[in-house]
Amino acid sequence: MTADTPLDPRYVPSTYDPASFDRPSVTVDVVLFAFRDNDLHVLLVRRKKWPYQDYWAIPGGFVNIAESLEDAALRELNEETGVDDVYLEQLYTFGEPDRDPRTRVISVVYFALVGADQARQVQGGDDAAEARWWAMTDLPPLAFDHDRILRYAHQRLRWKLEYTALGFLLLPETFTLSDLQAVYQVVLGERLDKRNFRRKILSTGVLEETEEYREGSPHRPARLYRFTAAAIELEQARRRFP
Amino acid sequence: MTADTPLDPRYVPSTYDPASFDRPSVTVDVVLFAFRDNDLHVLLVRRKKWPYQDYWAIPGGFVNIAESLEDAALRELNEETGVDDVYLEQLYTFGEPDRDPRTRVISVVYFALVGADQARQVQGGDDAAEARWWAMTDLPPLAFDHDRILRYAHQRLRWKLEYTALGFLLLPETFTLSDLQAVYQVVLGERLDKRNFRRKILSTGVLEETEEYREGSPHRPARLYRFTAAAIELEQARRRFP
DNA sequence: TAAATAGTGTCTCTTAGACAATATTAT
DNA sequence: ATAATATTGTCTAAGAGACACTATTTA
Repeated sequence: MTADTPLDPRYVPSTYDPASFDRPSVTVDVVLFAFRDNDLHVLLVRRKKWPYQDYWAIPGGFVNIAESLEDAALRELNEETGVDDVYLEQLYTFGEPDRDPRTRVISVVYFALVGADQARQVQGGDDAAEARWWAMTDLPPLAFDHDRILRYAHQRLRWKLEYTALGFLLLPETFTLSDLQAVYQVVLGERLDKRNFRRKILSTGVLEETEEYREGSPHRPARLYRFTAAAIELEQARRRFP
Repeated sequence: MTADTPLDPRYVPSTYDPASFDRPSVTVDVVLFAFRDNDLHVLLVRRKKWPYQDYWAIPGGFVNIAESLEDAALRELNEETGVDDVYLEQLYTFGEPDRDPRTRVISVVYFALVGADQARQVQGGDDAAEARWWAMTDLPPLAFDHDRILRYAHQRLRWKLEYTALGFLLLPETFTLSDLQAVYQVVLGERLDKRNFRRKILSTGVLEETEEYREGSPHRPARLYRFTAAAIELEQARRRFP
C-alpha cells in the first residue's frame, strides 16, 4: 500500500500531465491598511500591462530566490511606500489554478498595518501617481482575485480589533482615546459606547498616558496616549511563532 | 519613486543573482491529526532518499500545475491514507530560503483532522511501513523544519479546541462525552471539570444525543453522542471564506 | 456488595453591556 | 454663555469556574 505514495519512485499521480509540468510562479503580495481622513484605507497600485491593464491591484511581486517570504513582503512594501516599520503578518496563500490568465501563480499574501503618519511618501503623487491610498468604502475595480483577498484581509482586521487592543497600529505615535474609538467604530462598522470602550482598552494595559493634550480645538483638549512597546512585541511574537 | 517598483520593466532587485534565477518549488504538505489510544497522533512518512534519509516527515508533495492547493492537499492525503473525508484548513506557508538543502522550496501547509475510525488504512503496516501514526508525545527526529511546523500545527489545534467545540473531529462518528473530554484534556494538557465541560460543550449545540449507549464495561454505560452536520459545515464555511 | 465510570446543580465571581451627568476649553 | 468634545461610575445580566454527591452497570 505504501508503494504508491508520492515518495516512491514508481509513483505517478493520476493527474500528471507531462506537457504541462511547469512549476508555478510564486508572488508575495501585501495588503497595507492605514487609517486616514477618518476612514480605513488600503494601498493599491495601478497595473500598466495586460492582464488587467489600468486596473488597481494589491502591491506585490516575485520572491527572490534567496529571500524569505517575509523579507520579500517587507521589500515590496518599502519599494512602494518607503515605509519601514510596519506590523506584518502572513494572511493566506491563494493558489487557484486560474487566478492569473498568464500562468499558474501562487500568491502568499501578507497583512500589514501602518500608522497614519508613517506612510506620507505615497501620498504625494495622489491621483496621477502609480500607487495611492483608497478608502475601503470606495474601491475601484480590482485586478485578478484581489477583491476577494481584500475582503478577507478586511475580515482579518475586524477580527483583530474585536479580540485584541491593537487598533492603535493604524494611528500615529500618539493619539486620543476618541481617535482610537473612531478606528474601532469604522473598522467594526458599529457604534461603541464611550465609557465601555475606554474601560476595555485601558484594562488591557497596552496604552499609557502621555503628559500632553491635543490643544487648539474649541472644546476641552483630549489627553494623548501612546502604546507600550511591549504590546506590539507580544503580538508579533505570538503571530511569528511558526 | 514608483519607477523602481517591481512592476517597472527597468526594475532590478538588489538581491538579484542571474545564476540562480530559478523559480522556487512549491509543495503542499498536510499535518494530519487523529486521536488514537488516548493520545494525540500525527501521520508521518519515512524518507527514502537524501536529504534527511530515514528521517520522518510530514506527508506532502508537489502541486500539479492545474490543481488548486486544497485539491493538492486532499490528493496527497488520500494517497497516503486512503482517507477521503477530513476536516481541512490552510495552516501557514513556510518559505525560508534554506529550509531544504536541495533548492528553494516553499511549502503551503494544511492542517487536517480525521476521526479515529477513518484512518485505519495506514495502521496495517505499522512499524515496518512507510507511513505511520506517531504520538505527539513521542516523536522521532524529523526532516527539514518539520518539527517547527508540527509545533505550530499543535498550537493551532490547541487554539481550536480552546475556542470552538470541534474536538469531535478527532473522534469516531459516535462517542461519549468522556471520550470527548479526554481529547480536550490531552490536547490542552490540563484536567477539566466534568460538569463544566459538559455544560459548555452541550451549550454550543454542535452535539446531539443518540439512543445508544456504550455497553460492555463493568460500570454504568455511557450515552453515545454524534455531532450535527451543521457544526462542521459552519466551521468549514468560516475557514474557507477567502 | 464492591468497583468503576456516568451523570447531575448551585454558588460565586468576573466580565460585558446599558446608561447620563459633569468638566474643560475656545469663541 | 454657548458650543463642542472629554471624562467619569454604577447597575444588571450572563458566563466561567469551583465544588460533591447520586446513579447504573458488571463481576
